[in-house]
Amino acid sequence: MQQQLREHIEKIIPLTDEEFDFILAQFTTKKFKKHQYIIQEGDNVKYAYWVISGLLKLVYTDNSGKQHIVSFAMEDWWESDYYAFHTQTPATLSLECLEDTEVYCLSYEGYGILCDQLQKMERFFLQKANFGFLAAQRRILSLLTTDAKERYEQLVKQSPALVQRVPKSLLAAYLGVSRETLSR
Amino acid sequence: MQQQLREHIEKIIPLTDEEFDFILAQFTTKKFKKHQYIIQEGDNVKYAYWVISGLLKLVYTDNSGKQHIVSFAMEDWWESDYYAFHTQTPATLSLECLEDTEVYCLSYEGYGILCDQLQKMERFFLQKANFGFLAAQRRILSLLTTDAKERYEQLVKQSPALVQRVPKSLLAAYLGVSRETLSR
DNA sequence: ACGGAGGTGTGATGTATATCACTTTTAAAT
DNA sequence: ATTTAAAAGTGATATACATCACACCTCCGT
Repeated sequence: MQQQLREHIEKIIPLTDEEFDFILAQFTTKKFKKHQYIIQEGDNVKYAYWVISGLLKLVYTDNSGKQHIVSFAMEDWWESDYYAFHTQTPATLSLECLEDTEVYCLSYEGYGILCDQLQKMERFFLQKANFGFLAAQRRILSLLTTDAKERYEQLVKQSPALVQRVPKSLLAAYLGVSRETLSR
Repeated sequence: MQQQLREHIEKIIPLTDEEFDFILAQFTTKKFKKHQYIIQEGDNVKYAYWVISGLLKLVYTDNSGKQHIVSFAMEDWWESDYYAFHTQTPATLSLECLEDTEVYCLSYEGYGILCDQLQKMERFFLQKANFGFLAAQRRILSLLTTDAKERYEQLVKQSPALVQRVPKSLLAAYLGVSRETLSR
């Protein structure tokens, strides 16, 4: 499990044993059951999470009560309400388990310590942020340029594992179409 | 002009004069005329740009030749085809001037040097990347949750200056609706 | 001063997708 | 094993929006 996290980080920057020990000291682990909330709207968001096993959905609920999926997170993914996390303001999103899930938790302070004291980790987070931004930009383009069917096909091609594990009604809420349309 | 850049950076991290001199040495400046391309699809993207004055559009052109606007950039904004920049692959987007524009250019190497040799700048870029990601995520949500009219109203409220300076047909291409729909 | 390009408004029509209502299937819970 | 809830398919109807076609207007360059 530690090994899994270490490999994840070392995909971007090699570490010494001492460095990894220092990093690991900033993390705690936690287990959640299916349907459990990790973050609820209004919560104070203390942590960013890295998924060891399981599956999460990050959701925005609009005024009319409709749910929209900002993103899914499975093994090896980071997730949180990052706006709330970085600005230390109440959550506007909720983070909920679609399966029993185990995560590494990195506190806001831990994040600051890692960035301040280990330049390698700041580099790591910079890479993650850059690629996260690029992924978001690609998704914007996909929403601007393609219709529902095409977006679904893209998703199946890109993340077949996700399509297997997630109910179609949720995929619809991620792609921005109604459940019924997706089914046809 | 240097002062303008310095203030921009110091909004996030204070600098000594020596540090700023070092930073500035990594930049060059360049002027472009209205309608000129800074990046064209297929180009090798050597630089990220910071807008001193003027206005840019970052555009994706789909198979059918239709233009979709990834983003606009005005004074004080960074812009580039970041995917091409960070991965050093050919541009899939184009960057074009909507007005006469002057920019600071930061080369890929310069970016690396700044990150490696000045931790403060790595912190600066980390902040920018994080907030860029969050802005993109908000835009995704706005595309998922609201209809054309609402998105337009949001934009007017958020960036009235932009709405003034940009033709409506381009705002439409940014919001993901047709020019005609926007006009009604 | 004139011609052309770019920008904008408006009608008529077509289409993708939302919404509502209902059924069937599958999976979870006691 | 039986009950209950969640997921998935399907028809009928409504609607937001795209598309096409055209008129008008205002810059800008020569």
